Amino acid sequence: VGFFVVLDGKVKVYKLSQEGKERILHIIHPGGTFAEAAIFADGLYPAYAEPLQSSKLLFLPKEGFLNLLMDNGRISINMIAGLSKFLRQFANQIEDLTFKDVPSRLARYLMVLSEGVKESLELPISKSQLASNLGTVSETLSRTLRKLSEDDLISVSGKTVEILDFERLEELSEKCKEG
Amino acid sequence: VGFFVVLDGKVKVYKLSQEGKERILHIIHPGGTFAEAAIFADGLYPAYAEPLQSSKLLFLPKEGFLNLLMDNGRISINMIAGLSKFLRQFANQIEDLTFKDVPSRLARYLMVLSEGVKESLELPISKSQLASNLGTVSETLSRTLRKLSEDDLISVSGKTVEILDFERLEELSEKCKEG
DNA sequence: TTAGATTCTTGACCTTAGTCAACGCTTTAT
DNA sequence: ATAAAGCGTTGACTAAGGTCAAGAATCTAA
Repeated sequence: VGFFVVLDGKVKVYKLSQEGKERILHIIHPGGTFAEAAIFADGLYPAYAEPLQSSKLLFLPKEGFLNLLMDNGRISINMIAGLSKFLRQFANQIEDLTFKDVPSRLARYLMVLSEGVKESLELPISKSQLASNLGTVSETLSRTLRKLSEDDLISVSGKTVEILDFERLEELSEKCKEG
Repeated sequence: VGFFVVLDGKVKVYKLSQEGKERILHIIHPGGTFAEAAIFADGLYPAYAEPLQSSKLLFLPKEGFLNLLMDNGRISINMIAGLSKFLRQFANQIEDLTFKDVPSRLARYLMVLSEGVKESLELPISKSQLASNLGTVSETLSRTLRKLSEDDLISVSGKTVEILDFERLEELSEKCKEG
């Protein structure tokens, strides 16, 4: 029992359905941590985790770490801040799943990824993984990417995506189902 | 800026869509806390909160509280444990939204609410609120309740629900979409 | 009691997006 | 080069569930 720090590579945190279908909850990039929640619940981490590439992980065992928290308020507070950020992200995902359709969710994802940079961007994960992370399946993602391309919002070539119309993409990302 | 402890009553934590439709993320019962995340992010709580009945809330301001955390490891750890629990719940909601259909989600809700008690139980919130919390709308919830009644899994009368067939309800709650 | 306001239920309809199946395109291995 | 395996794309089909609209039931107030 303990938690992990991702030093290098990427780690996917996911849930499995009974039939073995996976839903990616979160992708952890270098510097990020995961499985903190496991320490405090009954020890079982509520999801699975698996490196996407060969990754370097640092494992911090529960023993000692709790003592560290007890004694060092700074670290506790950082940890709390980290968990809060996760919580926000999850809340946003729930929001998206209830209010937004697939095109909007994809648009939001692209907006966040581009971070205001107008140049072309590279998808950091495969398209089927992205689908899983957006709460859909690869077929639908494929169709949606095509539709956005046909509407000249983006252009796609492999993992390279270029945002052609920032304005309208943002509109789309904010739009509700049928709004 | 700070966070709240619910002393009495119930508080709903929810998101609003652009069109003003609300999605209840969580219902806080007495003893629970909310808005912790606000302290550490940019101060904006990522969702709205509103008491369902006349409720008594205790507000803990950020100033002082951070110092408290700094100095008292015990409290930090409790807080971290609390956040972890939230995180789990949200992860489960995301899981449910992606893998389970409305009947399953409702079944799970009832199972959890009944907590093994086989007697009849009272819904703690209105049906439209429940719908919102399950990620659906009241019309669909209504139909689903009727269907479960017709299948003799439960019987409903107002806010009183009786579980007639525990076994099959559990099965249903574990079932996947189209599984 | 009656009127008004909520909340719940039901019906008819329609759209989104998931499933299944087949095929194309790359990449890796033999 | 050819096979094999993995991804990605496309088409046809289907159904879950959301929307709209109308009616029933329940609650509140005067």
